[in-house]
Amino acid sequence: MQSRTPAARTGRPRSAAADAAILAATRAALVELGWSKLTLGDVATRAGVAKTTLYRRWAGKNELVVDAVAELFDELELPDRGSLAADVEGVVLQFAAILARPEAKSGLMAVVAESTRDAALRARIRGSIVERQMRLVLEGRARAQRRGELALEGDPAEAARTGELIFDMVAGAVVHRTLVSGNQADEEWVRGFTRVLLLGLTAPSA
Amino acid sequence: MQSRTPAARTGRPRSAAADAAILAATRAALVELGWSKLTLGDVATRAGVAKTTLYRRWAGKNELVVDAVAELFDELELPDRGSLAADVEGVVLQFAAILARPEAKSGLMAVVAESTRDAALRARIRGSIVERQMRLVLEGRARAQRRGELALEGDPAEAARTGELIFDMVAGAVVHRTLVSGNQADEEWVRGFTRVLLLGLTAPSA
Amino acid sequence: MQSRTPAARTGRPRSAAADAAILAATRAALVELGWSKLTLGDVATRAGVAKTTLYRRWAGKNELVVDAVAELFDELELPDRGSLAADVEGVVLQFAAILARPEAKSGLMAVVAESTRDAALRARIRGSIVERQMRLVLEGRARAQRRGELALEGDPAEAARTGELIFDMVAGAVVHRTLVSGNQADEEWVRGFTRVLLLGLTAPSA
Amino acid sequence: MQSRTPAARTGRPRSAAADAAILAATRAALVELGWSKLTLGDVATRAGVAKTTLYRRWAGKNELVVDAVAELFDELELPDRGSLAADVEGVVLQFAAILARPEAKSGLMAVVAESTRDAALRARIRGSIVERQMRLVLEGRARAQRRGELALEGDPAEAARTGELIFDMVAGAVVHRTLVSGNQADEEWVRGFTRVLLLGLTAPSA
DNA sequence: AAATAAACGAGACGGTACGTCAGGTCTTGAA
DNA sequence: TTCAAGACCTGACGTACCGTCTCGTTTATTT
Repeated sequence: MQSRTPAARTGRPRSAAADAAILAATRAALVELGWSKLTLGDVATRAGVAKTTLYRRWAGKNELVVDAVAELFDELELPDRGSLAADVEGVVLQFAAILARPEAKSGLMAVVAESTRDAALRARIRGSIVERQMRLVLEGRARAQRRGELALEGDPAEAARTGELIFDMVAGAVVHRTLVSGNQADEEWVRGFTRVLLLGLTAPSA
Repeated sequence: MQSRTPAARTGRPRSAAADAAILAATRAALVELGWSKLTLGDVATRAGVAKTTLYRRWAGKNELVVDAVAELFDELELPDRGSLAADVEGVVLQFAAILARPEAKSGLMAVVAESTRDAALRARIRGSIVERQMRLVLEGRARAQRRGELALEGDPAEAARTGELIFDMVAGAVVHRTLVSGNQADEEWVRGFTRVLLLGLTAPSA
Repeated sequence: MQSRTPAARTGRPRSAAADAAILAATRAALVELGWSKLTLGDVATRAGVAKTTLYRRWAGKNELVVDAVAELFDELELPDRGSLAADVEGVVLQFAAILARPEAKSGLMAVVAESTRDAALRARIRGSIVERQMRLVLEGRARAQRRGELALEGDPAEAARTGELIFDMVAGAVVHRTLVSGNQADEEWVRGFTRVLLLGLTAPSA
Repeated sequence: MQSRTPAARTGRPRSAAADAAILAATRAALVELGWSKLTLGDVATRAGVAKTTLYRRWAGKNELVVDAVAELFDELELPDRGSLAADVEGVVLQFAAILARPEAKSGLMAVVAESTRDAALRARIRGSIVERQMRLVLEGRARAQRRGELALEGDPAEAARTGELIFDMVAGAVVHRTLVSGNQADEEWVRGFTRVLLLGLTAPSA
């Protein structure tokens, strides 16, 4: 997560258990208190750890919460469900399920908000959360192209642009429905969304 | 903004100028400091107002920022640009321009994050920000239906569902690109997005 | 109490009832809350009066409390009980009874404390509280001298010095016992005190 | 002053220097500002200490000022001056000199006033100020009894009563003259006072 | 009767201090 | 060198009172 240095042999070694305990405590605090009422002192107490231990590993609340939330997205997978529509529906439902959890709800938008003024935080979010999702989109598109369900782009720049567009449309719609509109992204909604998205991507532009 | 009650004739009336000064000061502080470093004491000082005056009118930082940001969306309009595509591109560009402003960037996601644990705040955001945008979407769709560019829905429930879907897709994509992906929603992107969206909405479902 | 000017004929006259209500409310608040938690807003409310009315008559908390407490000492009297000892015991008991009341306890020492840094307040206290008590002492001494129980001083300066000394010894002992030592100045104590005092004043200095 | 507990071995120990700095700053603030304008934030700043450090050690303004003023009385001593009259005059002059200092003037009566409604504060004042003075009185009396200048009481209860009476008369007279009457307790006054007091205590009751 | 003028209630206003809380750092002794 | 504990400095919080002000209203006296 941090301190990648394999050196540092002398002195008492850092407790490996502490990291996991702290992240778990962070998520628990997010569920109970939400972002704004979460305090690092409380997280340390919950984790059975001193505040100094926590600060030795993370720079502050933002970085800690990014790491704690990022782990939630580890479970995102893209099994081959046989068709592009089924793949999209599957992954969107997974994504919606994660976003519906209170620790994600509370924490994710908050760190995104903070990241608007902090480039390092933005990079950290991108690296540990956004790109992970983005990779799924690209992988799904490649699979659909192998299946012949989506056309192959000739221009690599055009390919990148389209990939980004798809990603923003998918993630944006789910996030907006869940967090802004405050509705559930259930199966019915996901089917409707997928239908419009795929029609838009595959219909002849005429 | 608050206390619409026409009662309360007695006592010194509240200064109307103070409201405007406070909201303007809030936006200025958002630009300079961002959400997390904005303090109500500082806003009061900037507005030339006592902290108590501020607390007499707003319950806290969240409510104040919602009102301050909401005013930014007052300029959203939907002039008839002749075609559905032109209308969509026009309004999305306007929306993107507002979101690109630092006072919106800083404040909007933060209050949305807070609103995940505060129903009253959620209602305030919906009332003063979200529904205003939603109305534009509905109006645009109605205009397109009058033009014959979009089909009329028979079922009103189906119509509402579709309206919500379109809204979440439009707002979500722009917000996600601007705030999460961290890219600009420029004309080229808007054209590409509009193409996919409208194809998805108008192409025969096969 | 204030505004001694007999002029000011035009306009609505000040309510005489308000003064009395305010002073009574002040004493009630002293009893319930004590000096430090007494607020002028609360006094105004108790008196059924606006804060402005209160401030039109008194400069602040100190002045108000001096006037409110001063009225308590109106009941001090010096009836002729036949002997100096009886006179002293009588007036000391009266004085102790007033000091034992919570409104006096709370307010008196507080304004004295404030007066150490405010000459105007000191003058006000002297004028409306201290001199009233002092006059009793002088009157009692004169009576005792008429009776032949105390010697007549030849030197008027010496007479003044002795008068002040007696006053400080009497008032000081009662106040100290009541407020600092925190004991009751009951009949037994008063008898003991009077005995020592009068012996000290009348015994041959030899 | 507080936390006499020898426990609490873990964690960073409290700074001993901070205590002294805070009490000195409190006295300085009393001199400059007086009781009512003394603020704990200002004291903390003067002491070069955070407000929280101050609140960690004292419950509030009252307790702090009691401790700050109590230290002034540390210098009270009762050297053997050869006779009871000389002993009394000496200690009364010392006491008057302390009371004449602005930090004592401002603070002492104020905390006494507060203590009328706060038993814990009353106990604190008694423990750290009043009993210290009382002990001097008792010691002086015992010395005079050894010298044969004062009679030995047979009844211990009577002895206690007389001790209290003497103490209230001495302290009360000095305090009243200094703080209420607003005059200086100079040598001349002290001589006059001592004469009356000792005559009262030693003359045959006739 | 009308005009004038001050006092009145209500309550908003700019301030100041309150006592608390969280952030992030530092200091101790033990592991 | 890390750890738990907890004291430390900093700075914002939201509240309470202060004493002033601005309203519309009431109650006198003066025309």
